Amino acid sequence: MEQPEIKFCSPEMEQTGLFWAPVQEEDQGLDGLLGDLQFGLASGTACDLQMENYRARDDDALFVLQLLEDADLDEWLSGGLHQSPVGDTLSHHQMLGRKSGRRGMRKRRISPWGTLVFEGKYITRKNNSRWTAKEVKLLVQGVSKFGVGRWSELKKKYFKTSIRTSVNLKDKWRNLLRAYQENVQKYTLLDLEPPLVEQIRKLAAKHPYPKRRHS
DNA sequence: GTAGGGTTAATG
DNA sequence: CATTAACCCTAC
Repeated sequence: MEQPEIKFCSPEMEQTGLFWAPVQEEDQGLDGLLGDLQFGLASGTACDLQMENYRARDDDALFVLQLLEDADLDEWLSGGLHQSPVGDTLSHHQMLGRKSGRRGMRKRRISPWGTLVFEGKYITRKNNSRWTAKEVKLLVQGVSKFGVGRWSELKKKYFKTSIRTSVNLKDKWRNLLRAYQENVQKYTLLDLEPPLVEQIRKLAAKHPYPKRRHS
């Protein structure tokens, strides 16, 4: 069989089993489901195969959304998790608590052009994939362990299979400080649990960021 | 590899 | 239209 020239996941994602859903405008209409799927979870290996599965399993689409961390993945595979990570970003849009909330779960849109990989090169400009509360929690955990500034180590330890790069982690931490430490924002897009926010503040105090520039 | 300013898609 | 946050650029 011929290998397709256009793929919807990077080699890296293919390896980790995560890929981006090539959402088209038309697809986004149907119950808002496809548009919500920023990630697909590959239980097999080939991306294209996964795309088929993905399209076919409408009802389980939310489960397909489970992603990223090994621990969570394992838990999910054993049937432990039931809440979509999307719920984290949607919780303040009255979508909370809908176990299989297909309808109305749609809120975010990913750029249809944002994920295309052509002959190994990204045509993408940006992914704009939202961080889930879970990921943030993991990041905070990592920072408490490594402190601020050892992002690649943190990546290896806590985000090994995640699409988040060490730079992403660094940027996210900066955003967290802006959102919860300085507290001058008018609103946040993702409301975290107060304890987690508190932890962020403590860590921020413990590890001043931006770092002091010179001796 | 990291810090920090810059860019812009998504959102209020 | 204003702001947030994810991602980019690049000096060091």
